[in-house]
Amino acid sequence: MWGLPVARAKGSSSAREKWFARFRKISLPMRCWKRSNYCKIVNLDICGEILMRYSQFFIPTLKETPADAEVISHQLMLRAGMIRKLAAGIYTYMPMGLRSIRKFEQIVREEMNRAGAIELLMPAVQPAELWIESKRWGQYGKELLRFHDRKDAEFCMGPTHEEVITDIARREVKSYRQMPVNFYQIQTKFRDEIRPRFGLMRGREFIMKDAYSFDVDSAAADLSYDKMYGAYNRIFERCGLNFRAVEADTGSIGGSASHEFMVLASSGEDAIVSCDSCRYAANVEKAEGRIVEAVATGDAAVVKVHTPDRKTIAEVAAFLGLPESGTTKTLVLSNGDGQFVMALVRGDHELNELKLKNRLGWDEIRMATDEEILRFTGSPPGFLGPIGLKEPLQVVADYSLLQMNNLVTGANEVDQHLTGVNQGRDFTPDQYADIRLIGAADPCPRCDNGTLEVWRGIEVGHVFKLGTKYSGALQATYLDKDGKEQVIFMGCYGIGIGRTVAAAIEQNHDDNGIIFPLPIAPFHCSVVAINAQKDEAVMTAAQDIHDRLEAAGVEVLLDDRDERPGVKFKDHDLIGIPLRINVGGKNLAEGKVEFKLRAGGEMLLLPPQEAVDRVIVEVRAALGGGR
RNA sequence: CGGGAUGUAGCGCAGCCUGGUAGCGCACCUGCUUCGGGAGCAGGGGGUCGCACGUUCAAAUCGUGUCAUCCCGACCA
Repeated sequence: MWGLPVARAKGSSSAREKWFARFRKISLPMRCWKRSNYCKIVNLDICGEILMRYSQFFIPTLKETPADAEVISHQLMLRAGMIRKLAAGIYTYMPMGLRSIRKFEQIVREEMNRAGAIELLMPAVQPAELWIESKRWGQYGKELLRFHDRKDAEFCMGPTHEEVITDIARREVKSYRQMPVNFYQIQTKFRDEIRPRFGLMRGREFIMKDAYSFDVDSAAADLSYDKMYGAYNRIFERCGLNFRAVEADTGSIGGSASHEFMVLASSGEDAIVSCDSCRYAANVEKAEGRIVEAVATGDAAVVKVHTPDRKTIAEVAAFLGLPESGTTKTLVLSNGDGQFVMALVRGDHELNELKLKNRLGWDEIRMATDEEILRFTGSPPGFLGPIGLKEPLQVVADYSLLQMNNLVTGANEVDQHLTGVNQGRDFTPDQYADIRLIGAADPCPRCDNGTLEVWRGIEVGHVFKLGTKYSGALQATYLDKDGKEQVIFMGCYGIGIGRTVAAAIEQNHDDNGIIFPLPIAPFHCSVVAINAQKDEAVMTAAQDIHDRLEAAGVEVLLDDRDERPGVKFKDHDLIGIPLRINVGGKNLAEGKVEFKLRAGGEMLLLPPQEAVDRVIVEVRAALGGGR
């Protein structure tokens, strides 16, 4: 009940009466409180029960931007009084911020429930044993906040809940008859990020919705995954966000397949590509290169060329009179544990270390040091190539090299390069693989006529097919029809709640402040009473408009403050409530009020009832009619 | 953890180089005027100058250490 954001608790008056009666019984002294205080205390507003007056609410706006806020959403959330920082990466959700958070949570709940998931709530504090059992106690590193209880037992603040939910599953889900099942929670998590930043975008403490599906086999798990994929699309569509679902790397969570849901915003921390022709979209970490046909071997002879002090691709290409795409780039990488590899990509391409790491099955990857490079090649960086190595080194070439002949490579000697190098004749890579970074204008790997575009995105959701990684480690098994023990197939699905609200602001703002998409706005509509202290008719009219809107289930913030009009306008622009009705003396004398969309464009003079109707229409449209 | 920067009133900043009464704007309180895009005038409250140690007759100012915050990098469901 606490979390219900809108007016559906508007229920029958008898139900309401019952509630009030119970309240009176419990705490008599409160009866003499002002109704507004009374309602503030019990959070009744959120059930659409009260008149929300600006003067009685708490919206501490700031005229100036706090110096430590870098990105726009962080600045605006601070200025709009939505959040306040307590410590690095740890924030209080102030009343306005909380309202938006609750709105989004409710959308998530509704769609998760619609997709058949079941809500529960797991502990924030988790015992070390479970993490040791899943082998992540050792893997997780300092990001996992660990501590001891009074008996010196080890615990951590949950950064995620695979272990706990799998523990539940292995105790409670024993039969194929109990599946498929999908549990979710909306809960505060803690990750001790090395560098928290950008306000709610990358906090240490944050609210996340996480869901975990349990299925009898891989095919059934795929169905559960598809359901969540669909639910996620509906969730972000309902919020009115511009987003893409992209193929993604599974990272430390592991598993076989995953998609990230990215809200497009120029400040996004991730780069993603999408095809302009088909539906392919991927994180650049993961984006695939198009498979190409090999060309014939060239007939040029290998010639050693003196290239004094030409170390970079640009310098070598210019010196030889070739385009950068006619050269090759040679890099030496290490797994940090004694293994090394030489990677070859086209001169104008970049290596994607993550793809190479995954290809090699390494846990870590880093560039080799100059000393290590010297050891293997006998040359400092800048003149490296696959021919004439001092010590044997595995060579991985990007597929794009198949389309090249008569290559230019380093000669593994200072100030020397080789031209006319041909694969198969002069050297043979140990393997060809897709290891380069994909970028704008690259051809789509999935369709024939598509070209890739690059976007910046904020990761707000992530879905994984986990397979049996955790269920295997924690022995979460069930009995199938034949009474045989089988390992459960899992999937996990996260949504960053606070981050999504921040991303929505990142995507929807202007110079004056936030422009909330209505479904997650703290209020649907504000009613600004202009100079109401001087003009009782204004206050009465504003109040009446409020009452009519509220009766229709619209969440209204009535600005009854004794402030100058300019101050009120600035505040309302800043806090981003999508709809506004201005009630002023002059217009009112002619039977009109102003109707305005925060997003801009229209400023209509309408009779009060028409303005009210207009607001109701807008709200219904934005909330999708059925609600 | 590596590199860079900053800590002075609730917020934004000056003062520090050249040591000696802690200042400005916004916000806040009182009064009067004002009242359609962050008002004007007058008066007022609020600061262990991040913390510790040191140098000095004297430290916001100089030195050392420490903590915190921010930026870049590495890292990141």
